[in-house]
Amino acid sequence: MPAQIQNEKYEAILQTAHDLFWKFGIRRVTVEEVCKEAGVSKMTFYRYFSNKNDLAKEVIEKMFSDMYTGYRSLMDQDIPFEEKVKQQLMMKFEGTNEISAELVKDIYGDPGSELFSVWKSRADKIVQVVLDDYKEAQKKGWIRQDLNVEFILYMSNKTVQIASDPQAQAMYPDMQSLIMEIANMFFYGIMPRNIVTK
Amino acid sequence: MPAQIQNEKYEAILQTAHDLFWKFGIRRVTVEEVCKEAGVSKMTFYRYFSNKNDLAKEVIEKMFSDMYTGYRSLMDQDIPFEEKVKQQLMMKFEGTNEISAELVKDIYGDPGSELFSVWKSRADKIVQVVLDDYKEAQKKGWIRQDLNVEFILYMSNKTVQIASDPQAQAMYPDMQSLIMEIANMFFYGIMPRNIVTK
DNA sequence: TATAAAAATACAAATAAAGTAACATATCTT
DNA sequence: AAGATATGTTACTTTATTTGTATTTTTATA
Repeated sequence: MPAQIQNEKYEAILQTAHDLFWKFGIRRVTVEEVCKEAGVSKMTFYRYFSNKNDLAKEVIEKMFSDMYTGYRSLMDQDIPFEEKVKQQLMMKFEGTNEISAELVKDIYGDPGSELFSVWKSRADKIVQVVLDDYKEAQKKGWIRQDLNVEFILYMSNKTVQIASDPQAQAMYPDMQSLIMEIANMFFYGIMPRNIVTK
Repeated sequence: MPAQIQNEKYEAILQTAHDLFWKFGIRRVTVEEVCKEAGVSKMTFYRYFSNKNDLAKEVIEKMFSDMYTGYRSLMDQDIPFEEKVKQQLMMKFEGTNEISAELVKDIYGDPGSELFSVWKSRADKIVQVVLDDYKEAQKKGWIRQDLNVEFILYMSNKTVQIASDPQAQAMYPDMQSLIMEIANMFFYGIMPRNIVTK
């Protein structure tokens, strides 16, 4: 049994599905389309996946798993906490980590579905991990003690959204300046560095 | 008969369809979806359009008509030709004018269709107008006499594509610098200004 | 309150997508 | 090269979605 080729086809399907689902959501993409794009026959598809839902589930799980791996390897580095948060922000800005709006729409459109609960459980797990890391960092004095950690995460997401708001973009000559401004705001607030709130 | 409301619904359908077709192409978008998004019942839809194809046709025609209007009003301004070309380039860079890849895929996927011929005839017409304008400008000495005008238009399009190539982007600290470099290259080539080719 | 436009509902007809079966071909292993 | 296994092709049935229309109800307005 040629194990490599098996993997190749399987991976091709997964990758193609990821790209298409990313752009168009799940609903608008057909199994045949995925097969064509991946250069795989329909029979081969059904040998690896029992249906589109199954495929979507694996795509989602791989996505979260990759996301988690990336996060973990960043956090395990021996660099200052602030540097880690900065890099996370930057990764989000660059869209590498961003989650597809169309995919989310499809999944949140049917809260009773299996996909919804898979998505939710994986997402919740990551949030939990991040929360724990941040609480730990807070204990160690790497971030302000008087801040609600949940709120920090919330603001971190908002912050990224602002970067894609045309109104905000209009205020800066280029994207880079806007991103810098947002990041600085997120880290240091609006107060000059030498004034310390009690 | 409240003529304004008629127009409102009609315009809403057209605008919604434009946005959806832009994002997903025509194939992936259903009439019901357009109706829902536009806040219009299916019956109302069929009062204004006979089917999805008809809708797509009107969307495309409006798009080209708007494009032409924008181009015309730019060219009719009393500013140097170089300035006009610069502004056109910039508009393209900013994506205002850019044509949707998904839409083009759907339309060019079926060269026998009515939509294809509508698209082609409108596109050809615009190209013809632009060509004429450039030839006129060449006669008046606003651009180099020894250049093939068709080739200038071709390069103008290529030029815009380069701005979205990650490999090119990697060579510059930000988008703005890249765009400036491309624009300068397009206008003046690589030679220093005081050296004139015979 | 009479009237016209639009919405809601329900549905038959058409089209598209999903999924399967039988057989053909390519590719790897030994 | 032989046999096994993965993949492809074609054709087909079933299921789901979309289209387009007819009928009734609601809404706005003049």
